[in-house]
Amino acid sequence: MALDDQRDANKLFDVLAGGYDLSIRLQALLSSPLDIRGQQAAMAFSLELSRVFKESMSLLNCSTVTTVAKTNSAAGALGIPARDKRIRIDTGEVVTPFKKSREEGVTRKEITPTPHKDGYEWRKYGQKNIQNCKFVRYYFKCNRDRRCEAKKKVQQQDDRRRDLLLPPLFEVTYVNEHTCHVLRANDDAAAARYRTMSSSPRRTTTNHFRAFGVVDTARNDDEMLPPRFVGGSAEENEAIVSCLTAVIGGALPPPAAAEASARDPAAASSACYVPPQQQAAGHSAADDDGAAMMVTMMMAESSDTGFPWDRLCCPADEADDMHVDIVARFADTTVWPQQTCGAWR
DNA sequence: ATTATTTGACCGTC
DNA sequence: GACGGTCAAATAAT
Repeated sequence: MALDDQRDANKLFDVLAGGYDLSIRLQALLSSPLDIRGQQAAMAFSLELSRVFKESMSLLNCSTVTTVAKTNSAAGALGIPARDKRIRIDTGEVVTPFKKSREEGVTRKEITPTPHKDGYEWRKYGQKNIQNCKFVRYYFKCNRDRRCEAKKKVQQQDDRRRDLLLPPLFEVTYVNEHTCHVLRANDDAAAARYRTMSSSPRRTTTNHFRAFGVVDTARNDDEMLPPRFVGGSAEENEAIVSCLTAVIGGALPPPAAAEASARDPAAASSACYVPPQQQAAGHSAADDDGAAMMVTMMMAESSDTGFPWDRLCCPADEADDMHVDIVARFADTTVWPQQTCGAWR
């Protein structure tokens, strides 16, 4: 089946987004010792992932994959103008390359269920109700270096996925490319030169730079993670070929930039968010029942992905119903969600 | 005390 | 005037 229209692209997107969600849950499940029921649940996950693979490969037939790899244009094969949009199949994200805009500078758009996981640190500097949008728009600036002009806007999309037990999608608009790497490299070079030239004790030197903002006191070189997607051709080349492997692997970056807080997990920038299910039920004795326990743990673990469970599940009374619903699906693997017409049922 | 977040006010564009 | 984007004072968190 050739992917020659938007409907196929949307279907593939939904299939892979579902697979990604499954992989997250499977990871969570496998993070602790499994009893017999846990093993059954893991097997159900595995079978479902196999089905996702099969369906994805059916959508992305071999000739398409070859063509995409050769032309560096997955989007073209998916019926999306190659210059405008690209699909990251490993994460279910839609990504556009950077392009220049007179009003905003250089911009790039991305559709992702994990808007905070892009390898950078951000600080929120505003939010705004947007006309005809159900959700507020959040504004972030790069927090690695105050001089870095990179910004991003995060806008949650229609939450119909909520009814399908899928994480909501966010449109992330990146404005300006990061200069923090260059700025820090320059700072390091300047600091090194100063240390070499100066006869004062190193401590004094460091303080001197700190006073002038040259040395970042919160600096941690290990955090100098590259952006997860930079629009480079190498990554595009690999994306299609390795995507399905990445789906089952989760393809998650380290949680360096985990952005979530109890008040606003979708927008906050650094706190570790604990989902309401974990806060309310946690790992209490009441949850020792096998399936319920597993689901609770998985939902808790999934919070590491930054998925805003409170937004998905709230209000609280509805959260209980949803919890029960998921438990029911776990308890009976034969009713694990079937995908039809691009939607989980 | 310092840093991060929130949110109403302000500004530029259409 | 409406709207989106940003600023900055107030507040919260660490």
